[in-house]
Amino acid sequence: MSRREEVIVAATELFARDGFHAVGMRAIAEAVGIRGSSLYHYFPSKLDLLHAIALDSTRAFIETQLPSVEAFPSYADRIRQLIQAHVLYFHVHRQEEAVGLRELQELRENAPARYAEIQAIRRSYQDALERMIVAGMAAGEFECEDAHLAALAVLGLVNSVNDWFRVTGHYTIDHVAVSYAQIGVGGILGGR
Amino acid sequence: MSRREEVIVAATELFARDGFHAVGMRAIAEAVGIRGSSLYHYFPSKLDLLHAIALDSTRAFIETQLPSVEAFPSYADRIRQLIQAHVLYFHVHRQEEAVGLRELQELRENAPARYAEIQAIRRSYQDALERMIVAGMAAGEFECEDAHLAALAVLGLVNSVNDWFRVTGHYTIDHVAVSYAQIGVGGILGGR
DNA sequence: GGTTCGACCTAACGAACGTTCGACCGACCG
DNA sequence: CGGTCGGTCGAACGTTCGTTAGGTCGAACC
Repeated sequence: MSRREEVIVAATELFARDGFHAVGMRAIAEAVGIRGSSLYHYFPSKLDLLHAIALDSTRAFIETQLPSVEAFPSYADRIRQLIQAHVLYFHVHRQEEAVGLRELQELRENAPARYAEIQAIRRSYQDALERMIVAGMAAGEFECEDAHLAALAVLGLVNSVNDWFRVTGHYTIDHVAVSYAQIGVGGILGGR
Repeated sequence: MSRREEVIVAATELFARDGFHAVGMRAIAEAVGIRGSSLYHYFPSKLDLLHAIALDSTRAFIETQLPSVEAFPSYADRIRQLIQAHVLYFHVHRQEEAVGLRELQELRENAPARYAEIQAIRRSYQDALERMIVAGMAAGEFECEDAHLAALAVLGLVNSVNDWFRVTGHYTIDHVAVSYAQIGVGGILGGR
């Protein structure tokens, strides 16, 4: 792992736990064993570092998710797989995704172009889900009314798992993933 | 409105938009037309101010929500009403609730007792919903399997509305409230 | 009418912030 | 062997941070 990657990993962990503004450049540097000023050899500014984290994590998520559903014939199975993989990925990469979700508005005001770049990627994911729902409705697999609202509901549902799930709790993440996939496909979408 | 309340309102707005750490005491003071040091006449510290905001908004929400469902005979109608009122309240008070949700972890590390106090209130709300689900299951109104998981799913769903809803968009908040109530009761809980 | 007191002020504290600058040092290259 | 250069350093820049101390001023009270 290159030093640049080390910095990203350390910063992700700190940002996820304490928040972007609560973490200083010196604290990030100390976590990888260098001085604060040395960080500027890899990133022009703190905001660039945040952008790199958000962009990397968003891209990695989308590139893992979208191809994973293509093997399934029915739209119901595709979305079921998408939800399961989404919950599992968000658990494994919960730190990156916490930063991507929570600190994204930081980029919105201070680097609008970079915010739009990341938002467009997230939007493509939402659109892909919505298209699957529309296709599933046309194929008679679902009986929901509004595909757009259903897509938002499904994403809201799966993104909320990290707010409460703890490995020390009563559930395994696999159980939650399967249950939420059933809630999404069988419940929200009215799959038959 | 007392000056103390003015401070709370201004700080809520700033915290909701920029985040707790991105807002200085001087900025809060300027928003109400006084100097930064004068804030310490009303709150012993910045953390106490955040605590007051989080506690007030959490209490106000619970006290508005729980009595609103008692008039309905069936559990399905009670939960439908709860979800609708929840979505509407979270829209009207979206700033307070954004602070309550996002900056709560700030109290968790720096003021554990205060964090626990607020978390207990939120927990009582979740428990009340879960009890309604259990009772509804016993009455044969629902056909979901796991009341605890269903309660978490419903809360995740309704809390996600503020992440995407904009008054300039295609939906009215009333439409979303009704639709989400249907998704919650008819979809997640499998209401008949 | 003198006193008390709440509300607010100015000024300053030490610390931390993001960032810049110039120097150093070891590895590689010709 | 001399020179280049990526990587890191110490030191400092100006600013802002949360917070404190002490003073001012007008209204309320005895």
